[in-house]
Amino acid sequence: MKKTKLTLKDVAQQLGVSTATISNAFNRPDQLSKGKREEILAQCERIGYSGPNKAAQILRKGTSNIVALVLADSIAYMVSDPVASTFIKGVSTTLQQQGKHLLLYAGDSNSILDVVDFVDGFICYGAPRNYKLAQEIAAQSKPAITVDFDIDDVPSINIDNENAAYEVAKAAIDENDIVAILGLRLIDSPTTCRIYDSPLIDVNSSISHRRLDGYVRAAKEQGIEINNEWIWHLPESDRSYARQAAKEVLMSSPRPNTVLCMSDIIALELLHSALAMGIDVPNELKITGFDGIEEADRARPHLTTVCQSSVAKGEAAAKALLAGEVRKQILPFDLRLGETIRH
Amino acid sequence: MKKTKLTLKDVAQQLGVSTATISNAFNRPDQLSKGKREEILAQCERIGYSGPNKAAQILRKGTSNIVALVLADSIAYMVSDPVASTFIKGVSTTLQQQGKHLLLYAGDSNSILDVVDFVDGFICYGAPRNYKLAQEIAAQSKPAITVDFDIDDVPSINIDNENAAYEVAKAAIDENDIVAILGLRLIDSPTTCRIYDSPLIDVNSSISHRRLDGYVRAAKEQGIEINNEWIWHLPESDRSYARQAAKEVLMSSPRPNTVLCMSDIIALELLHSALAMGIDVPNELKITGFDGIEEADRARPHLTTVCQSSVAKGEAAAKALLAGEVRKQILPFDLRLGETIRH
DNA sequence: AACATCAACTTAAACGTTTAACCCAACCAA
DNA sequence: TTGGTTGGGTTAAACGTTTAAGTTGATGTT
Repeated sequence: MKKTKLTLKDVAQQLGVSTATISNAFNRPDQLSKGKREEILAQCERIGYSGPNKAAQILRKGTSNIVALVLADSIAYMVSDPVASTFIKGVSTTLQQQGKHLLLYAGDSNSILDVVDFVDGFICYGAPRNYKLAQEIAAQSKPAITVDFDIDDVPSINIDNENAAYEVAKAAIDENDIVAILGLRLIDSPTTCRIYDSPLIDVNSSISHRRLDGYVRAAKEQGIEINNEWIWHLPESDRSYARQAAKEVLMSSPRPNTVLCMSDIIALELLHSALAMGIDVPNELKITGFDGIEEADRARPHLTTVCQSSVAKGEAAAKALLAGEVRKQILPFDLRLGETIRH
Repeated sequence: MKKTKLTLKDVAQQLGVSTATISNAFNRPDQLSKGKREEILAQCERIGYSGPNKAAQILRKGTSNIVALVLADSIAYMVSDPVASTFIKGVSTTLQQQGKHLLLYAGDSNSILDVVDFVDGFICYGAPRNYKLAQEIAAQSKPAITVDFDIDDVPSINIDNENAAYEVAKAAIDENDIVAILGLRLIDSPTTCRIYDSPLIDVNSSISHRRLDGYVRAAKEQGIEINNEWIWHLPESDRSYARQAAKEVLMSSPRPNTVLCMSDIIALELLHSALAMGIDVPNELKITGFDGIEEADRARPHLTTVCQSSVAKGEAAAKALLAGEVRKQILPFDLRLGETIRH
């Protein structure tokens, strides 16, 4: 019966060699004769030593092969959101190829301090709600990369949200339309509501505000001003918030005939609500989404939306982090024209 | 400019006390006068020491607050599958409440050895494809719990799959029905196919085989034998596999009028295919699912299925692990009767 | 006054590795 | 023969903590 786990020291003693030699057998084959190495490995196998203790390695080497994925929201929300989970997919695939492990870190936690010492780097997905966290990320000295938001001097992955929003809006909006926007995280409210003149949050670093700018520019080109009363705020891209916003927008009068949604989930919920009410899409109501999730493709009519590859983002983020990339990258997007607008 | 990160030793020196005192200030308030402690903490804040290095703590204390979630499949698949991602949700919520971190571990990796030394425990979700992994889990000495499968002497969380399958099948099957089954991971094949007489894999520990037993028992009670040629194998609960299986089953002749599906994803895909072909559900075709995912509820007609709470499973698993529970738990399930069968 | 108790610290030995620096025999060149 | 390399090792000092055990001076008890 094994009393306690074998250590490298025990093994060295048993085999009559130094600890360095055992260590080298596992980590630096070139420091040993081939014969000795194989013998040592075989003996280790035999006596049940499965290799150097990783905790000790982390301390000594200062590297753990663990990458922390810092999510803007709770893990719970992130794994169920199609966009975020697809991103995670990209990240995890790439990390795994490189033999790295993935630590999921909820952005609604207070501090990254309790992992910063042992992870090899950070991938930060979406602007943390909690500003302190963003500061900590900027301040700590491990490699980090942000996705879908920016921090000075930290490399990042983004798409050109302003132009993407502009293009999808431009495709949708006709002269004399009444345009509404179902936005995401525009103001500091935990509920769905029109923004009126609530102060916008996070205006500079927020992708939502870039998208807003794009929408507004496209509208302006058609001579349309979008009043804040036609702009909704949703705290999350969640079906139930979306449902409520959809209801409000469809009930309002005059009813908008073009609704620009900042996520496909929102757009799809609006689409379903509208169809259920017998509204003709796109003739009475045009809808655009954002993201290009699978479900948008399965919907009838097909959703007009901006496709961005979350998998590509995840892969790019992981690769850039591991490669020590320091530049900020802008990834491409794709306009997908469906039948929720008129062409 | 900071040259290198401060260590506890540095701080001790600067403040003119022993390292033990600094350590105690952070970890064991009772070992210090309140005054001294506050002074130390304040000084640490001032000189930029953010607390003991976690890597060193892990080594010294032998605990990291990291729990590994070992997934049966790739992380990529797991985060997109509604059932698995909901499970992760339950796990992560509970872990976070207890200040634990979540390391996602892909079961298609070879070995848990590279994390076993520093994680505090394992939650294993679904039987790993790779038998070696299961053995390692059983062999290592850290706390572990399995979900949706079993290993001798390891605590686990399961539902009574046999009875769940029996009940949903019983509700669906009428006399003289032609019954088909769309199963999951029944044989060792990477493609969708009928099982005919391929050898079943993993018969004892597999929940799929428990479900199969339940289906067969219910059928038998109506005097129906389900021949292996009416049983399909899908390698994953994935839409594209499901689509193909749906096509095959709907094209086969005679066409079954009752199809028991081992997941809702499969059932929904079958439902869509059937409706698209103009088949009357449930009069020409009865369908049952398994899991009770949200989407099943949004479908029309509503899917008849077995609801099991993946969130509850996740929570139960995390709680049991953290509490050092050693027993195997059987969680309840719920029959949900929708309009995809006749009542 | 002698002794026990206690709070508040300090000392120093772990925790299990990695790795720079050193050592030595064997081989080789001149 | 001498001296320089080199392959194959060993030694011992880190890595940054925690914590059992020990020290001290102050307080309390008899």
